[in-house]
Amino acid sequence: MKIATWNVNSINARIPRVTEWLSEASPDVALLQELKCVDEKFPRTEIEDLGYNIVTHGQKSYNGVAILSKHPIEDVMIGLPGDDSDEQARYIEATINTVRVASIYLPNGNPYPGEKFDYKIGWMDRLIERAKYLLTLEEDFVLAGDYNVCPKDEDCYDIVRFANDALVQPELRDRFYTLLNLGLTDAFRAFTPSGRNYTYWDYQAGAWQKDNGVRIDHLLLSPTAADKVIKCEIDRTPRGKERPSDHTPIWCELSL
DNA sequence: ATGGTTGTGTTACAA
Repeated sequence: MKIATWNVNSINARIPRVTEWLSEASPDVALLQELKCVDEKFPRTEIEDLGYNIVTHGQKSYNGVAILSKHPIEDVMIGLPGDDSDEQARYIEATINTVRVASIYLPNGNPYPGEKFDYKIGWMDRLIERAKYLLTLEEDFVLAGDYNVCPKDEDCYDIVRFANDALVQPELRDRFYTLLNLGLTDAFRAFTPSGRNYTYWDYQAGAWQKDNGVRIDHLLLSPTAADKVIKCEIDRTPRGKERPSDHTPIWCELSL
């Protein structure tokens, strides 16, 4: 089962890119972030016509996450537990073919330091608690999306330039490592242990052409899911097209 | 060079 994640930076602006990618890459499950629209404005029919079931957790103008699946989508959970006052649409979870999947859009956290950074820290602590709970079930799960975290310096094209950016701060890296130490596997690093392999390039200053990117989109696998993963790759193709998202998809294949 | 771009949705804010 092929599971992909992609921050599309507006599903309505990106629908030509998304439909061509779904047709060509043909993931069983696609986890999308930054829909930037309410559920009623999600372009359902264009995607349903390609054979996908859809669940969305939208929000006007900002954030928004979705799960697309060629297989039935069961037991949908909207929102990350742990803060009833949090109204930002950044988390949706469901079961597909016995695999629990989550589409995650972690807060960006800039400027650092500040309230937005503190919100990001709190959000990540809640994600850690959710991961701990899911681990007690001892089932396959994949927590995938835009983590807005560079785990190591090599995941950033210019660490000096990013010294004061929220993406690389040690408080966040520590929490990312906490997820790994709980037993989760960074699927990409399981197959590509080191190297500069990015998933996001700024629209500005020719970042894509110069490969000035960061690796911030991740697929974290439960122990039993990690036993089944046979491939994980970044698909750079969509980033090079006309009117692209600033992120590109990353996917893994589970042998169920 | 304290720059540059894209999106939402109105001209500011987020990324």
